[in-house]
Amino acid sequence: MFQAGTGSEFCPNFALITVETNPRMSLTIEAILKKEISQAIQTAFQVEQEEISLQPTKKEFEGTYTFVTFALTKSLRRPPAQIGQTIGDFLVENSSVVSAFNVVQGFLNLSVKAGAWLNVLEEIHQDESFGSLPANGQSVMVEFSSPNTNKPLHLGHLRNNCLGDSVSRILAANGYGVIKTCLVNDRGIHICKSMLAYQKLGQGETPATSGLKGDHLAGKYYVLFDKEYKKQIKDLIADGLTEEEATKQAPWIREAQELLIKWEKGDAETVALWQKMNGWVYAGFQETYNKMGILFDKTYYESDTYLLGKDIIEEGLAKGVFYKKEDNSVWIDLTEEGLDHKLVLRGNGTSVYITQDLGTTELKYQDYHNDRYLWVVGNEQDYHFNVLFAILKRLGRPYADGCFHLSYGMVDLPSGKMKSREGTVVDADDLLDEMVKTAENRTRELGKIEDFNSEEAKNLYDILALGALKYYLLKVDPKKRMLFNPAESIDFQGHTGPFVQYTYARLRSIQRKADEAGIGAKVVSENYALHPAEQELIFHLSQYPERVQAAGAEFSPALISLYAFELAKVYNQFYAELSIFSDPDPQAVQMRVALSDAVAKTIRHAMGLLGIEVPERM
RNA sequence: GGUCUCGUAGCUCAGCUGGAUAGAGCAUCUGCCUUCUAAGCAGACGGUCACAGGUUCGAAUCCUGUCGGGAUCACCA
Repeated sequence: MFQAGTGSEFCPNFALITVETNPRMSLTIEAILKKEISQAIQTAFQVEQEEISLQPTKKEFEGTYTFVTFALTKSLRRPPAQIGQTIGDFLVENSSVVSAFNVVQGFLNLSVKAGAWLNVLEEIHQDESFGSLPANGQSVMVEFSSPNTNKPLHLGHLRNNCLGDSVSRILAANGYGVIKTCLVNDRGIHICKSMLAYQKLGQGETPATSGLKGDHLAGKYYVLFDKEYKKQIKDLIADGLTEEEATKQAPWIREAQELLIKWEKGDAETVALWQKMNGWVYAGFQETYNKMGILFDKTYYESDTYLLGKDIIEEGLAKGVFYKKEDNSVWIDLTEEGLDHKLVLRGNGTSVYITQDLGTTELKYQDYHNDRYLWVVGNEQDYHFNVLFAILKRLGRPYADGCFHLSYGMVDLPSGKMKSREGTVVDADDLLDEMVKTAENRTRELGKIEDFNSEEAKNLYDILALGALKYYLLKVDPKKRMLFNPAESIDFQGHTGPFVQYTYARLRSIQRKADEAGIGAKVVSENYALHPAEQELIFHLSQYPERVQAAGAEFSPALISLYAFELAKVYNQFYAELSIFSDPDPQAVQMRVALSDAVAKTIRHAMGLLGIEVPERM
């Protein structure tokens, strides 16, 4: 039903969610309509038509669902309008849910009985886990974040973290068992660079003595390394070396490489320094993850896994999947897959990136035996993952078909690309602090929470700040590159997280008022003239479960973001148009309270899938 | 240069497997708080869907080409 996997042609069958109707609800209106239209065609034209697709009716026409008949004109040999008329007549006569119809050209627009809408609302009202599907017996491992430990997190990591966290939540709501994992890149030349600069210039500085967060402290020395390294290169070039020679021969880069070799040999002093600095960095990262509300079930460290994969190379050689060149380096020919020849092991027997990933993937499988593996990694690594998955297939790995690279686009700034070397990165911690400040200022200006104590107020600022930031990062299709506009990201109006949060706070206010007045939520079932604003809301609510499915199949939090916004918007329209408590009809009041409950529940659930909290008041 | 990817309103983005007069938000302008939270609602303005062909009842959507952005084509990760 939904095809995922546009990112990688090697995993075309990854998404296999083919739920015809929402299993939680006995039958959706949409499912009933499809069945009845199929019956109508069968009865009137004696033709089997299994697949019926409906679309929402355009605003300018009467009706809720539209059936397009053009596709049937050939097989039924009748003009589209006539087909529409015939099906419409049949439905009005026989359908349990259709109240009226109109035909415009080949479009059959169907209106649904108020009673049917009220039944839907009643089902949603009763369903305590509305939007979550039952366990499907499958498990998926989602790897995301995966930072280097030589510098603090930046905006790019934030998009990655939000995506990974949200996709994990969405998959869980789709019935998967989810393992969230992070592969920390804690070793390598870049860490040695920070270490070297610290040895030379650190003078025993620590997070405590400097007042710097650990990851920022490590980042400071990484920058210092780069500065000195560049100076050395410049000097060497001035002495007559070529740029290439200078880049290789600069004293500090040589020393950093020596440090790496020492580390690999287990040199006690080097390992101790490495542990000390990484310890600082982890503490710093943890603080940021805590602020963001992001947790992992399992953390892998590259220092533990970077030697893995060599046995797989042996296996591949034995199987003839790989071949050896004269210099002993090992390669694979992937020209059949439209890729190139690719190195999988260096001539000196050491690993390259792909070797490690082969090993780590095998390890993940041994540890958890998941049905699927997801990597949330930027699209600059598309080629790498195509190669990785192609190799896994060639090796006949049982998990090969379940692998998928959730390839997301880069984050650009209005000034252009983010480049850490040019200092144009947006630091994650700075950004979060900035957002909290803005949330506080806005809230203070409005003066709605003057009775909050300082802890409650602080909590609200955090909720709003994170809501704004996460929503901003998640509302764009993950596959696309996005522009981070600082001014827009802290916007609290329009298509934003705080807009949805505000709607929720309104809803809670309604619920409190109902509780105080002792008005219960109850869905009336008969003789109630449903207002168009009410019907529109129920329709939107009814769409939620399939949105969750689509978001799971496409790994796209953006679908949920958009849904939450639309639902909030429709509720606000309803709210502005109708009064809940002053309606003379007590049935209407109870029904609207129930409707508000359902909307509140759904907004909370949807925002939960985005990793965003909703406030009681704001 | 090869491969991949993107190009929709002034800006940021939706537009599902082709369907009706292409939709939101921001920005600009105009209304609406003695009534449930105005972080809201209603309205106006704003488009040659990069361009050119093709496929068909019908194309922003599928195909080909052109132009313009981006990524990648490391014994870096």
